[in-house]
Amino acid sequence: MKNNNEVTIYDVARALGLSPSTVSRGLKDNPHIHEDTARRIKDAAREMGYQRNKFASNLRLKHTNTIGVVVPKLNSYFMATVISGMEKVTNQNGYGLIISQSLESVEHEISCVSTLFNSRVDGLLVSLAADSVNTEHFDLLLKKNIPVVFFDRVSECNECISVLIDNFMAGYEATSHLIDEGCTRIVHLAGNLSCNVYSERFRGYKKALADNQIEFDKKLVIISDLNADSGTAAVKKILKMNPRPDAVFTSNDTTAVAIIANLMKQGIDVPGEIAVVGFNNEPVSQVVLPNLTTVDYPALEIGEIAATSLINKLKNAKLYTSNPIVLKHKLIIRDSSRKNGRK
Amino acid sequence: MKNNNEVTIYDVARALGLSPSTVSRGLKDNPHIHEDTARRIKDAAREMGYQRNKFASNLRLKHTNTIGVVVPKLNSYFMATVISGMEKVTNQNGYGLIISQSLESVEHEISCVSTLFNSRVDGLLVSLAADSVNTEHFDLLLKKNIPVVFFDRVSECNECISVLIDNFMAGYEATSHLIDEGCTRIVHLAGNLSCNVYSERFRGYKKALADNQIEFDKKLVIISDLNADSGTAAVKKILKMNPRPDAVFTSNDTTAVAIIANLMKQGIDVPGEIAVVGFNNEPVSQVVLPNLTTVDYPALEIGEIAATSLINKLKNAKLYTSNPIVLKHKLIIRDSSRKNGRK
DNA sequence: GTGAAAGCGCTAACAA
DNA sequence: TTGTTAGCGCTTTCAC
Repeated sequence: MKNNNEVTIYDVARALGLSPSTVSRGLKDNPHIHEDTARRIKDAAREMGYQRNKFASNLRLKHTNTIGVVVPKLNSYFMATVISGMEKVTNQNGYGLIISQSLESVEHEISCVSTLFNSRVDGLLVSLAADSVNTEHFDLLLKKNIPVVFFDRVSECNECISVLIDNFMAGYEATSHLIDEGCTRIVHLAGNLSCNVYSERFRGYKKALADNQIEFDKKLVIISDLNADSGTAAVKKILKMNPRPDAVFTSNDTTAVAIIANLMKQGIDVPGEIAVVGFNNEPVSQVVLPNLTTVDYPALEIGEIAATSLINKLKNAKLYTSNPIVLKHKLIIRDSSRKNGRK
Repeated sequence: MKNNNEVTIYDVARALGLSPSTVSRGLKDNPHIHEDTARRIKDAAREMGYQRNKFASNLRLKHTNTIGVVVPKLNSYFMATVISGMEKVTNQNGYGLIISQSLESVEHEISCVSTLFNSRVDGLLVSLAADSVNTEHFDLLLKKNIPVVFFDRVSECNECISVLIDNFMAGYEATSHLIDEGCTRIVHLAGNLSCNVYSERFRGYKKALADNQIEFDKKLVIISDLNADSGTAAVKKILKMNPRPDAVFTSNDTTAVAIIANLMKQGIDVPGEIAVVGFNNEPVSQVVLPNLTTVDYPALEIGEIAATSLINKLKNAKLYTSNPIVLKHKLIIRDSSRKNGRK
């Protein structure tokens, strides 16, 4: 007896007086096997504690039923929710998820992709690092027919599916809303502009200004990492500006909330003196006072749809969907930007 | 020529006039191989686009270099940060992470564990679902010597390592602090009490009352799911209590923040009329007004230490550490509970 | 409907 | 220091 306690199809076969191939077939409802035999096999397998050895199987079959995920950073509510959606879909379809973080650096991203590639993932779900401008590091996968789906932070790549929202339009709407509320000196706090999401929102901001005959002033644009500290730093800059801005449109809620907190600490009324609009509709937006006006980004859906698209591509190959897949966003107006109709 | 384009060690061996075993050894710095040979092998492998086939390798080696993670829910800042810490450590050690969510249900948890088991993970990192009272569903793994490390929400199991904080002490300190601030009718908003973290915090709460000669009043204890809605609901209950409570100690920040927002909407001064203390020190706690007093739970560290412990166990077997591993928490006093010394 | 046998790619004991 | 060889467990073609 071998010193290892794994039960194999050989063991089951021996116990039943059958051949390993019959057992293999019986276990997976191969139509050429007699019903009774199949049942006997399954019963015996269960009793003996048989578990399929995925490596042997993968080795033969050459696919792994695992999907790799690369995200810039895991610890945001938005990302966690996206992944939560992916996990749900992939789990239901018998796929596992391997997750890694690029920590916002291309180099790290390249290494993640390569590790995942070496793990022979069947496909990849990726949101790019902020400084990831081209997609050369995915060519190797693409060449080997490993499909890649980008979500949120995407890049030009016509073999890949992209899932995202219309960031331009969202930026346009957010800015227009502020203008409608009477704001004219609107600061935009942006992220790295080589990243589609931030550059598009910025483009929307500029277009909204132009459409309302407000001159674009590049001194009102602040580029940052979009973390809480950037929000604090932005407030310092804003308070030094002369004349003082009357609104801030920032590219995420983390900074928006930090900005509100800092403005209020300085005794500045929000939205009375400075209105604030964020982005993402994270839970915190409903809990700060005043409640934050923001753009709802359907995170769970993004995750589900990205995963579904990938699995479809994996399963059948041809099922044409539009590309990019653009999900609906929604400007959610709350108190942080409501100057009119204010009690 | 085969119709599949995978480069194997046989191809490399043939190209170099060596044997496959030499190539295999050369690729992994086996000391018995000549330096020059090793370099030639590596160069050739790189040029030819060789990739190790993990399945063949795993099939031989009988381990997978992947670790399974089971968490109740992914979309909290706390969990995402824990996992971020795990990912960092496992990645550095050549392990992959497979993540799944129990969605707070034992049944789902059992199915996650079984899927992970079937994927032959080398080990498991788990935080239990709220209603998961025993650990029978891990016995199968334990029997097969697959180590399990619990973190945060743990359970009795002497073969497993647990990583957590002293929730009793944390609850005790939080409550004592409120008492020091002059509060005597302190509501405790708890989670499912079959879960160690919530029951321990509750125990700390009661002990603090007892040590300060305040009679425990079970009407002041509210059990909930600890989501934002529970916070809102709790406020409604609190406002109906007579006499009105003068403080709330709640078991997470999500509810704490919802409670503050709802109290303020009702025109109740926080902390003047009702002081609030939360738990976890999520970023939102520094951004609500008044800033939230809370207990810092070192999420990143928990993730790193849990992963490190598991990897140690995987690597050498014997490296005795204390068990459970108890990390330092810290009560962070901010404005939401500061009644004395108030301007 | 069932079985025999080869082979997926890698590793390691053993031999040289 | 390098090579030979067997085998990890599964799947599938081909034969019966």
